[in-house]
Amino acid sequence: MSTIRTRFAPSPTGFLHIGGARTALFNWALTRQLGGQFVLRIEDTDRERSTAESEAAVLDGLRWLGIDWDEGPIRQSESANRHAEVVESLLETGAAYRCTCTRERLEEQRAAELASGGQGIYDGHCRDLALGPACGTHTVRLRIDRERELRWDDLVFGPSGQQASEIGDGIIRRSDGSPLYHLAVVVDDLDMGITHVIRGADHHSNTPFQLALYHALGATVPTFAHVPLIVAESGRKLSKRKDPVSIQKFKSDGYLPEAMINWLARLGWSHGDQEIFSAKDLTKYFDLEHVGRSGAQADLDKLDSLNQHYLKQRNAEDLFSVASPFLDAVAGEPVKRDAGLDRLLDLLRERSHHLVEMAEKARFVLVDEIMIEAGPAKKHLRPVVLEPFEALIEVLEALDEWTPAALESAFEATCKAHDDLKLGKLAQPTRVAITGTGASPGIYETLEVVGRERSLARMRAAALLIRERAAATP
RNA sequence: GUCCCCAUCGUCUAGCGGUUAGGACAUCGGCCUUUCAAGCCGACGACACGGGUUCGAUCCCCGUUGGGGACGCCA
Repeated sequence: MSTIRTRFAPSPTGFLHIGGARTALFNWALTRQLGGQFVLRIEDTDRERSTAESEAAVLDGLRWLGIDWDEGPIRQSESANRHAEVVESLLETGAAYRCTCTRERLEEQRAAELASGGQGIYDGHCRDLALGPACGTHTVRLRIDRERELRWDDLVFGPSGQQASEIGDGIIRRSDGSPLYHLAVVVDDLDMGITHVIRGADHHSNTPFQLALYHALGATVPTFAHVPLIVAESGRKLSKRKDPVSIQKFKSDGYLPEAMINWLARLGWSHGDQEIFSAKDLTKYFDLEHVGRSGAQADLDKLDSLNQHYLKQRNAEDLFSVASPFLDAVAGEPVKRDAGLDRLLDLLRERSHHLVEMAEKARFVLVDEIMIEAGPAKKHLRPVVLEPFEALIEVLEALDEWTPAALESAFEATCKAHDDLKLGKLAQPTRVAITGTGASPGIYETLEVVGRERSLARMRAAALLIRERAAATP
């Protein structure tokens, strides 16, 4: 079986974008499944916008997601000589020509053609001028054979392409001698032996021009697969400003890499009714045939749901390791792992969508000084509960062991002793007293993780509060 | 504007001529219950429109509408 070679070719001009991450994921999953090689190539031909920080961010993002590559990162700028050489040979064979049109002329011509209902493509002014190297400042354009059909069978979109006459003679070398993207990708994909080009659908309409380049080079055309874009609400283009698009941002917001992988995979791809996929599953099931053809809106609610799912899947050690920085941030100091903390995280993970939320919910254990929220205090720390509440404190103080079972019987006994008081009448004030909020895990578990001394201290403080309140409002 | 592409519940999607149009997320309701969750059960909810083709169209063809992409000496 012949092996496939694929590549992910991000331009290092920002962070790893969810669209890019998904493209990388699809390339990776397919390649791993077929036992091919996956190459990482940094498209840094845009010198002005490319930065080393961006490149590092892209690499970091991929690593965090668990997407590994077999070769690279190879920087496109490193093959500048090769690109120059190819342009020269194209010039020699007449497949390309020099163009001395000024930007002003080009602009005017484009505007004029657009105005007359045309397509705004280059009019071929210099096409047959046979300009030599000494023609002065010039660009190099590809001579498109206008009779040709530039078509291919896209693995996602099916039969695609258009008449060569509908596209113009594009520039392949700038007047400063540097190559343009189209030339660079084609040459690099060729040199790297890429068999399958899987990329964003924004390149779909660029493909005919690249096809013409392959033809001019007398090369075999790779297989193309264009993956639809991830779009924002109402089908709009994702905006870096308005929408959460950076993988790093998701990471710092407390999302797990396995949830991101699963979410991204199901955004535009399906495998029957299955919703849960590990990276490993993807290397088994992923296929281009089931990649949809329409743009997909990023559904953050679904990500939340998946993230919680994976939060629940983690074992205690892995859960702690990933939650740790978030816990430290809330505590204001390094939080150590112990049995009690494991217990807490276990209780909290079915109540949290992401780690930021989880750490926030853990606050009442992580800090000594809790703040009691006004609403819940007003509702549950009322004078009417003072008597049974203080009785409860006494019972708890006398408790032999601080376990959920022992606490439960203490609560029940106290209720019974007070006219069969409903459990909630005692549980809610206690909850507010020791967590500062009206919502927490089960009251016995909550008391357990806060610990005996801290719990009792907080309850006494709350009792005092109730007394003050009773005194203030006769 | 020109070219290319897309179109199933609010969202992600299954479907590949005959289905009560399925699942997931979200929403709503119930159960459970000391709160919040989780879990379980249930409800709501879609084939954009108009023509064909066909015994029969969500599915095939054409058009309309809507949306997106590309038209750079960006990638």
